Amino acid sequence: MNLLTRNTDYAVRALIYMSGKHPERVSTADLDRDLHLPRPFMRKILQILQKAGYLASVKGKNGGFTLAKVPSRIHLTELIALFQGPVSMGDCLFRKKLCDCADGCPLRRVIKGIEAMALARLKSVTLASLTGA
Amino acid sequence: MNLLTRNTDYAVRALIYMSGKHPERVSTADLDRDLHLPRPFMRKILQILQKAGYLASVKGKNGGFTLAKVPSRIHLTELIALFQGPVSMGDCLFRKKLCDCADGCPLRRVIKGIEAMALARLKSVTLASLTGA
DNA sequence: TTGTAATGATACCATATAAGTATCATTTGT
DNA sequence: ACAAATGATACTTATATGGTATCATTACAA
Ligand code: FES
Ligand code: FES
Repeated sequence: MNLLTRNTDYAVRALIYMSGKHPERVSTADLDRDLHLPRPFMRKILQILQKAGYLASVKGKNGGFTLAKVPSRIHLTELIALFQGPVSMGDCLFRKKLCDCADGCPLRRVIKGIEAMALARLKSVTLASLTGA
Repeated sequence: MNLLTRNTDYAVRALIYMSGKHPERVSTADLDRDLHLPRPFMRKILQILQKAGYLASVKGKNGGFTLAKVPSRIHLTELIALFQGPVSMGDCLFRKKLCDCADGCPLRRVIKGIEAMALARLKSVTLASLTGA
């Protein structure tokens, strides 16, 4: 059960790389050269990050991307949400409820508890904390 | 991000049904009739549960399955492991480590903490707790 | 003793999602 | 004008999940 899909993984790597180069521009060619990640895939990911406001882009020759937010304001949970949909296990785990018990369900209670705890802790993980800054 | 896949889901439903009928035998035909779950798929799932020791089976006419463990000894985590592989997010989330930091990695620390907590709580969820017994 | 209703074992197919590629248009520095 | 970059978007491939099908075996019962 993998918590992160590959695009999230790659996105984080790219962002870390960029935070290291900042405020220098970084192109997909640079990432390809230094990180060896599939280039057109990377390109797609960067475009998504740009649209979402994490990166600023400059077109044309010598163009590229730069970080548009400070690393301490980029939360891993947001990136997961962006690439994999919202991190929420709050609903009934089963496709169709097992129990009628709106609140009595023990499984549901347990899951909700876990979720709250997990989200709270995950929120502390930012790009800054990953770079050790 | 769904925590349970469909075979786990169906397995739990079947087990709950059987715990209700116990010690009466239950056939896939019964499950099909009462639970309306895809019959041959269900069959496969029951066979897995049987091999894993959760069900006892009787072949031939009027054959079927019965629970082979008491509901309080059937843990949801075991079923998840059986159908979806081990529930362990202990490893580095990224395919290839981001940081060299064997222990310094903040993400890793957070994840490990979440895992320990989640597993501890999930262990309390058994078939018995789901049936309200 | 033969037919039928069940499971055992296992191979196969279908569908959805993730992963990755390709293409053409647009922008910009030289 | 050309080259090197991104923007937008469509397409293809790989993998995992979900689901079927088939044949063998067992057991009851008329
Ligand atoms: S509401 Fe889903 S198991 Fe109780
Ligand atoms: S060991 Fe994986 S991010 Fe640190």
